Amino acid sequence: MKCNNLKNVYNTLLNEFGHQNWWPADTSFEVVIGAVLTQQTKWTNVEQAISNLKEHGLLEPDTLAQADVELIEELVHCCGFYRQKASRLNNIAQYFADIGIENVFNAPTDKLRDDMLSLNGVGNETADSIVLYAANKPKFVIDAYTTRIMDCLGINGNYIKLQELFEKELPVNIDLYKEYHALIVEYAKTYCGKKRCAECLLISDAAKV
DNA sequence: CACCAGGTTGACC
DNA sequence: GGTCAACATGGT
Repeated sequence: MKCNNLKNVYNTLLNEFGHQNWWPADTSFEVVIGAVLTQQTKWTNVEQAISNLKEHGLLEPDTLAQADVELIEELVHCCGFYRQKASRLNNIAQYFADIGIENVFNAPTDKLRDDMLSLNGVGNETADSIVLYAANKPKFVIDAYTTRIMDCLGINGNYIKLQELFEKELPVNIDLYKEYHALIVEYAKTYCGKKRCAECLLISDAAKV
């Protein structure tokens, strides 16, 4: 796999867009909920759903675990896939309530990642988002935008391959990981269409340095 | 009206 | 290992 200057790409994005300060949430459990709700969904809809859950006092493992799934469905309806998401959130909350949120997050990074992956509705990206933004541990989050952009640079690989590349090229730094992923999302939303990446010049130029 | 959004799952090859 | 339909609402 070619060695590109991912650090320079980061600096270019940061210079262009400024700090994104992800993840917006009051508590770490809210990050977990948001990570599931935002799957294939715009963040504005997630904000609405989180606000609904908050009004009903359901942003805690215990209460969410005990809430009726039908009520959760209503509250997260605006996020789409609302039946799966409601059921999965209920189940995930049960897990956190059983183990204890502190105990869950105190696990070593790799174990925590595996623990999250074992939950229904939590795949690679959601697991890593939880590890990085909720538990505050160093794991680089890959998403469809990242994959698309790397593809534009002639670098292809599956989720794990790309993640290994970023983690190998970059210093292990939680804040850098957090900011970088957020910047990629911001950049891609603004400049990079789904099919074509002709507008990806900002990144491709930075990668050549 | 078509397309996409800070994906995941289970079935299949 | 990879591919693909299902899952579903809301905004442009």
